[in-house]
Amino acid sequence: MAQDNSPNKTTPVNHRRSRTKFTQDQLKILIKAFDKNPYPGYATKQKLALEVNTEESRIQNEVTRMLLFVSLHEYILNSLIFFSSLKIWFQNRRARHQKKSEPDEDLESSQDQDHLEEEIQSREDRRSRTNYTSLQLHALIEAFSNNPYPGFDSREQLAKEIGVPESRVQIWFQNRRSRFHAQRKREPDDGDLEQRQDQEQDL
DNA sequence: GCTAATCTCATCAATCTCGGATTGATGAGCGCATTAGC
Repeated sequence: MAQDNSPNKTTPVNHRRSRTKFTQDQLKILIKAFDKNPYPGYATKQKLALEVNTEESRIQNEVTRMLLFVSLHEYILNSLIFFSSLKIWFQNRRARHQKKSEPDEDLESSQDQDHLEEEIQSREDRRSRTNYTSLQLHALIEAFSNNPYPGFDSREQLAKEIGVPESRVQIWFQNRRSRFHAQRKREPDDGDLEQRQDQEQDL
């Protein structure tokens, strides 16, 4: 889907999340998991993030590990970062896989059934719905009115302020933008409204 | 050039309140999304 490149859009520049570089060992784990189930549920992804994170720490020597993960809190934070990255990795791999593979007819029906079951399973395994407080919503709405396209740093700062993960802030902004655009399509702008009112008066 | 990160859009599903509205979560992208960092 093409992005909106209209000039009035305040697109952040150089504010992307830094690129994750997966190691060969991490990729092995991810590919194996993908082959098993390209649609992992929330719990599975969390487990996988911990596993990948552990793999990252396992290859460090003891001293480096001590420096990298000075506390359990830091270790969990690191796993959360992996969680976002591996979610993206699964999305991108599914997209690339669809481009490449033209499934063979005989396999298709049984695979479809498996896939359907996997999909149902992962739908049962959704992340629980986030309920924002009025204060959190106020902060989000204010931030949205200032900049509907915040970069990673802004999102992370806002997330810290309101006490939710950065990924939730990102989803909130995506949904907000989408509904904002939909609303604008439905409702004519002020100029159109005035013009229509004039036409109605003429009648 | 490869691929992680990001985008829009459509849809599902939880929640609030009683059938439908609101809104967070997720997946696709069909001439198989685009952008941008390494």
